[in-house]
This record gives sequence, structure tokens and C-alpha cells, in this order.
Amino acid sequence: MKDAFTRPDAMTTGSAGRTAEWLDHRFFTRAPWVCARELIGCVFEWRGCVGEIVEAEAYAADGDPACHTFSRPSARRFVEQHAPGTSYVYLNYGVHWLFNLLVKGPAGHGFVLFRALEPLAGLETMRSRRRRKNVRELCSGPGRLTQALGINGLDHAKLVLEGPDGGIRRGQETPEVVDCQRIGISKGADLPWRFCKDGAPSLSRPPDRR
DNA sequence: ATGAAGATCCGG
DNA sequence: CGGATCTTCATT
Repeated sequence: MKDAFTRPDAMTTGSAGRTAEWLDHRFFTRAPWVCARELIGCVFEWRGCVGEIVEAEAYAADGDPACHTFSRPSARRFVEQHAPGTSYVYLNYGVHWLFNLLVKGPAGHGFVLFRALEPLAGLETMRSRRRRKNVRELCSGPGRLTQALGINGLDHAKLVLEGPDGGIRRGQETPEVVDCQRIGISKGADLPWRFCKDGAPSLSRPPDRR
């Protein structure tokens, strides 16, 4: 099933030589919440590690008090100066790297924060980086998944989707997505911009149904 | 210069 | 529940 947001050109995956259809940067030329929601169920491949995206959050560059652009001129500059699909990686609490992709749509710009993956391949690498053996502790949080995949500040401001390190493709099934309120923030927590794959084991926290 | 806040995680 | 540990920004 091809569409405007995939590029069938590059690379094959491990499975039986089928051509992978990576998400194009054009995927990220829509509203942040649309991108975040549609990323659920997609497969994120990164330097030999693979996971299904089961949790993501949207942040809006305009009017969203939880977005870095709200209080950080450098973040606003970043949005202006980079293309959709560019990584935005930053250190949180001086401890954890958090991974976002820049979104630039006609209705507004913003970010998608990757919050949890279901590990699919490269589990031993993830285990050694995380120093955990339980699968559910590998990628079930925004700081955990970056550690599991080896993502850090060197990956900031890169067109990760078009580089040799990785890519994102659509999954086989379209999962049931639960919309809920964003978590871990003190402002803008009312917006229903956290998206979870229903019943996924590796969510950072179970969705709050309202 | 200094301080505060922050999209988190872990261990006690 | 508190501490870790670093960056950005605002204030002095």
C-alpha cells in the first residue's frame, strides 16, 4: 500500500528481502497531533535495533505552554531553521535524552515526542545498554527508549529518516489508538495529545480513560 | 554570577 | 519519595 508519505526506493529489511517503505519527510508536513497519532503502530528502526511505536505525544509550537518553543527562543529558532522530519534531541533533568521529530504543517508546527516502543529486534543490545533484562523495562519511557537505542545529543538536528542510521515504516496492522492527556508536564496537561496503542505491554504508563 | 525549572528514571 | 546532573533562560 503505497501513498504520498512513503518512499519505496531504499533498503530492504531483515524479513525475506521485502522492500521497506520508509516514511518520507512529507509525512511530517501535517499537524503534530495527526503525525503523532499516525505514528502509533509504525516501526522505528535505528542502528540495528527495531521497535514498534506504541506511545507518542504531540507538542504545538504555537500556543502550547508545554512546548519548548513557548519559553525558549532557541527552540523557536530551531523550528524556523530546520525541515520537517528533523530530530530534536535534548537532555532532560541533566540525565535523560528525549527524542522528538520536527513537524511543520499548514495548520501549525510542532514536535512529536517518542514515548515508548515495543521492542522487536536488537533486544540483546538494548538489554546491555539499559542494564535490564526484562523486555518491559527496555523502551517503556521516553528516556528509556533513547538509552536502549543509543540515541544522544549527537543525534540532534539530523534528518534521521534519510540517513543510514534508521527509518520509520508503517506496520502491518493498524492498531487501536487511545487518545489521552499528556503526562509529565505541569502546563498544558489538559490537551489530549498523548496517543497509545491499546493494550501494548511497553507503555510508559497505562492510558487514563476518561 | 546565580538561581530556577524541567516532556525522567531509579533506588530506598 | 528524593536525588541525580545539565541546559536554557531570566534576573541580578
